[in-house]
Amino acid sequence: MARPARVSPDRILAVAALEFAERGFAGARVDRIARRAHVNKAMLYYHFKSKDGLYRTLLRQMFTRVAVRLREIADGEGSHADKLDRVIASMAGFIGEHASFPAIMLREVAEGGVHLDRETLTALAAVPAVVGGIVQQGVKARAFRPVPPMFAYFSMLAPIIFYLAGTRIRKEIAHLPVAASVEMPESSAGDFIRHMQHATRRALAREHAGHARTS
Amino acid sequence: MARPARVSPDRILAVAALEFAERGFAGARVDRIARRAHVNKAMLYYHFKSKDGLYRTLLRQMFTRVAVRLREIADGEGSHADKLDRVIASMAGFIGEHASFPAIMLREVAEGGVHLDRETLTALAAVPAVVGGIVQQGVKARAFRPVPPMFAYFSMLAPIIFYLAGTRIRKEIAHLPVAASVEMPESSAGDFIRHMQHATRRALAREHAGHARTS
DNA sequence: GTCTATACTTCGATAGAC
DNA sequence: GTCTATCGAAGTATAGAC
Repeated sequence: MARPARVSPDRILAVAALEFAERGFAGARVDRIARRAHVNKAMLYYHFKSKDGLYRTLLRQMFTRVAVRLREIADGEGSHADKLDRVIASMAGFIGEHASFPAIMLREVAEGGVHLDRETLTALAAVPAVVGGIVQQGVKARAFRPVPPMFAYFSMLAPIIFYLAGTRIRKEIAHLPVAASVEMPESSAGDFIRHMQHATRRALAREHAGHARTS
Repeated sequence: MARPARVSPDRILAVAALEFAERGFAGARVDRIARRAHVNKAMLYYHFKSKDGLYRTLLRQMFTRVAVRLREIADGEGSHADKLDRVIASMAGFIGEHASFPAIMLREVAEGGVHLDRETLTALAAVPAVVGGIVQQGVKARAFRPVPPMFAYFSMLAPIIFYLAGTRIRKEIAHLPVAASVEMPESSAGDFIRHMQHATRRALAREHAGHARTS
């Protein structure tokens, strides 16, 4: 009995995630969300007051859930590097369960957070704060080379959001007669995640044998 | 006499870039673009046929310009690693001149390219193709460790787009009483670019002294 | 090429009965 | 909590004079 959601608000939120991810805040249609959620539009306004209210509720929920998972990792056992491995895997796992998350995230960054109230912004801010905290501790413990925590945050998570949000456009591009010179096989997402784990370890490692310099 | 643009179409395109970056395709308003460009709305339709037409023209122009710069690097002199350094710097430079590019890119990835025609998609595809080509050659020449070119492409450019598009929301978050535990200084964009150049070299280097494993 | 005026459509939101 | 009907605002696009 795997119903999509128990009650109206949850079902609306689930559908709204799809709609906002596909079309953005301005492109999303309240009518369409209501129809796809099999609820009356007036019902939607009854629960969420406005389109903005629905959007904010959705984002606050998503950010909070992500932050909770990451905080468990940060507060848990393991080396600093292992924690970052798990952060990456956890983010990928979350996206696996909430496929609309990366697109919404991309759009919100582009938008500059204009639709978000203080509370939702705070929920969002927790994500870089937790990841940055892990990096900062690793640097302090001399497990990582000195790197601004936010730099590490962006270089490890932006590619994942980008890559997973971009699955659609990559496929669009792939079967184009262009640039057939470069291999663009649609590798599994899992491979990319492992690549990012590896790249992150390398980027933060203190000892290093020098760089490849060739022509 | 540094006028924004010589004739109507160019001035419209310049303003449209701002509008589409700030609000996205659905959120952008043709009236506002016309007003901000100091042209009559009918004039805009006269030149670009429709909102879609304007959007596509803008994106085709941007993608083409980026691709041209990158191709010069790919076809130029220098080691494979140096070329990637220059690709990163060049992308940062382009964004410096076209501040609306990263937000538009983020939105288009999220959108899946639904507003783009074949020609514009082809222009877009040239970007990963060129960068991927450099990586592929470096791998073949054993200058880089074997890595799928598209993985390298995403891990080196996604953070830059993300970081530079996110300047606004980072500032929004920065002066929030949240997560003051982590240092989130607004470092200069130049520092981040150098970080990404360094991280990219490390990620692709063949010789490596092992990873940091600490607790 | 340029402008005014407007047709046509769609969307967010609510009133009010049940 | 749920529904029907609808209002009013805002948006894209065009007709037609100059």
